[in-house]
Amino acid sequence: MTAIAERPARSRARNRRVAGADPDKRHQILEGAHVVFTARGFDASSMADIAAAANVSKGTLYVYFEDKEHLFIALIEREREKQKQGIYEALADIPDLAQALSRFGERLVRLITGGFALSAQRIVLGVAERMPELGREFYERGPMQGTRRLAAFLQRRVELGELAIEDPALAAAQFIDLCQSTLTRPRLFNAVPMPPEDEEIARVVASAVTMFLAQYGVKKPG
Amino acid sequence: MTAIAERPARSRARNRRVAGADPDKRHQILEGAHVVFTARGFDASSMADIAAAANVSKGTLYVYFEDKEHLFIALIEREREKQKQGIYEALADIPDLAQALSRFGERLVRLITGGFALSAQRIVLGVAERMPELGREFYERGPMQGTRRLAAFLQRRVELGELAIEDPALAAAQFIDLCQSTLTRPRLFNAVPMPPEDEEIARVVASAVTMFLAQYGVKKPG
Amino acid sequence: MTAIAERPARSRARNRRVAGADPDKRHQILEGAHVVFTARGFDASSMADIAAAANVSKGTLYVYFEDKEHLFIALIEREREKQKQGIYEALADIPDLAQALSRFGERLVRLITGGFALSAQRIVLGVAERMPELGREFYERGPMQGTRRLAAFLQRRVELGELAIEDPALAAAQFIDLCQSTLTRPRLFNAVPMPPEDEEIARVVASAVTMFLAQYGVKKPG
Amino acid sequence: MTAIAERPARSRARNRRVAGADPDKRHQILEGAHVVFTARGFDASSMADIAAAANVSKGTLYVYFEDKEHLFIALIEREREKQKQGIYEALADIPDLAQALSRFGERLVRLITGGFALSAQRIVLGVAERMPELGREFYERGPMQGTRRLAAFLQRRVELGELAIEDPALAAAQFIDLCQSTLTRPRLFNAVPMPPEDEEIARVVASAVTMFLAQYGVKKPG
DNA sequence: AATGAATGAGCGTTCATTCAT
DNA sequence: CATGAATGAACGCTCATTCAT
Repeated sequence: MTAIAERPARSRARNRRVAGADPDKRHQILEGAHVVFTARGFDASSMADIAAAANVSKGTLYVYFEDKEHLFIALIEREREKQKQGIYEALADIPDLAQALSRFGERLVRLITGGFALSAQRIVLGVAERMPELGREFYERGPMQGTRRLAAFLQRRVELGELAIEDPALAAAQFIDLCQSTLTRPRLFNAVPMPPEDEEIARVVASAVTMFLAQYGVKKPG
Repeated sequence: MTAIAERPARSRARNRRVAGADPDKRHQILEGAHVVFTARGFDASSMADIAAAANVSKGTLYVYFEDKEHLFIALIEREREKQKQGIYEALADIPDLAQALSRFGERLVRLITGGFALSAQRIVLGVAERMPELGREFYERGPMQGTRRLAAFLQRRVELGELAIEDPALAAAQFIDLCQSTLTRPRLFNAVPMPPEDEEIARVVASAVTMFLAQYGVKKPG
Repeated sequence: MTAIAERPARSRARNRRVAGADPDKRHQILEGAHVVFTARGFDASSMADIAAAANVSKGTLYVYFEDKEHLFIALIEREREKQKQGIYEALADIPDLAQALSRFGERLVRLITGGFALSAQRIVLGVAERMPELGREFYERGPMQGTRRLAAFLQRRVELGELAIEDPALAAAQFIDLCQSTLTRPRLFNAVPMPPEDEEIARVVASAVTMFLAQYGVKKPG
Repeated sequence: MTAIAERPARSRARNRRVAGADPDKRHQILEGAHVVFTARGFDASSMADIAAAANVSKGTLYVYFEDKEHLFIALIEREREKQKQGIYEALADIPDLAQALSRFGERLVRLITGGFALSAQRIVLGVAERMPELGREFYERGPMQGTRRLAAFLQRRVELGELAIEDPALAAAQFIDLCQSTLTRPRLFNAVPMPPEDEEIARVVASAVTMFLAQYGVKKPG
């Protein structure tokens, strides 16, 4: 009935670009791409470098991914899946508001300032002008997603009478930004080479929580 | 008026390539570079594109700038000069603390979220992995500078008894981040095409000021 | 016969650019390079010219050779291998001293004044100032090598009592230079287009042998 | 009557390229060209380098010389004039044959192996394929000239009964080559950086004279 | 006559992509 | 499906030469 159904013979025909089916090989390629893109950025990474890092031939790259851009996008997506795990648990699991915020903030900052997330941000930002689709998607599935989840959490606490917030979306963004103050920006610009130490993160997040609650917290009676 | 005065270019001569002395042409090239770099980022902008956009020959580019990287750096520097004017006046001129912070925050956000600053940030971030020098310089002369100036201002107000701040550097960074909450990030990722409207900026900055003073403000007696 | 034997290229792989394994193509490129370098010298030969002459794409040149200089060096080496064959046989095979020297001298001159050897010398000399390594290597593997081998031969004949030579290295150089008198220099400068005829070579080498033996020969007792 | 005579008005007209008339400036340019060509060879020397070395503008180069090639040729010619002086005096002034040959040989070798002559040879050889006219002229006015003069000298001594030479041209070339054995070739290839010491030259030339006279000398009667 | 900014063709080299095997 | 040799367009950059001043 569909165009596809009308040409079943072609469905595996054309003989080329059947889309790489072997998940191991796909994984292997993404590992190589991770290494190379992280070290050099998008433009300065060559498909030859990636093929070498993945220990496959250049041709194989094109069996599994349409082109360089799609390979990069696939990598970004895989990394996002890998990393967002466990961040939001604190919000669900810890009953005490201040403690929940602290834990969430610390995990978030550790994620953002460590390893691939920083590189991925740089790369995506670097191509955002040319590839607005990619930039938007990355933002929406990453930072925006996080802000939304936190906003929902805050909303719940408002309803519980623990917080007084008019604009939860703004408040969520404020908290996330406060947690990163002095930590993310210099590292994004590569002006500071090392991830922040846990104590430093704890200190900044503690200040963020204090400030946040000073503004939005509901004083308990008595 | 003298022959010597008429050839000031010699005074900066090093070895060869006395460097284009014609400021109009230099300006013309930077305009072209602005357009092209803004539209495509660093790597995807070719010197041929820039030459065409500037309406000069490729060779001329190299009379005025050592190479692509130096051209880009010169552009960044020019834009910074153009833009940093007037940002810090509010801090010096307005006696009332809350008003001074509001004014400063609003101008800062308008600067960061408008036009070239966003593009420049993207480009620098995009190459920061490969060119850490550039990233560091950009960060230090831009964001870090702003934070420092604000920290100095805050310190003065602490000494005047208006604020109680233990770590002025952190406080300054917090204020600057609060002012940008929900405004800068989506635009950096090109997820939102337009600069924020003045009312939106005013709203976010007002919230930042409130929050900031709730935490660090000294309640006046009686 | 085995799979391993079928891909010998891997054995030489370093990092990337496993280097063209197809010997036919390599040969084809060297032929093109031969033609172009011979006709124009090193600097005036462009990789585009060579690619065209070899009937391959410019990119293919870089699959087989690292850069222009390495291509040139490979060409020189190939020609040396091709040509040095059979020169020294005369020294080993012919017992009579005068005959051995004649035969060696004639072959040497024929080699030096014919075809590529002349061009290669010109090219190497032309770049020797900028690329002293190349000049030195060429000299050592070429002219110096020949002189050394002849010196060793002479030394043996000294030990047999046929020659009386104090400085065999000087004597060897003298003989080689005498063999080339009037023949090599004008051709090196391209002042005479054709290689010398065999009779001319025979005449000059005969004179060289006579002169050499008049000086260094040991008169046999009556 | 000639085409030139028919258009006298044009003779200095056209306003351009009147051929640089100032001999000081011409000299200045040639000095700069000497330095640069000597250090880098023909192709690797840029007109900008030469202009800088000569302390004139690039444009001025083209006032005095048609193009790079003609500038180089003019330099070669000037150097030849400068250097050939005094070489042949020994042949004219010293009555004793062996002494005359020694003196001549030593001066010749000192000239050839020192300074610019070596560079000039390299450069001319390097471009001889592309510029056969230049190669031929250089050879004829340089090496060939020297051989001819020596041949004429030898012929005179033959007529005086001091020598027995059938082919004076060959004999002259042989002597000149013997004088340079082990000295010129390695330096031409830049395999040995320094000019030979006077003692070394004396030793090689002495051997050349001995060998030459052993072959061509006429034994004086008892 | 002298300048040096401007030109633009051309350079060596890279690299995403294709395709015969 | 996997390979990697081959391609050719495009890159950043150089430089002999021109020409308005």
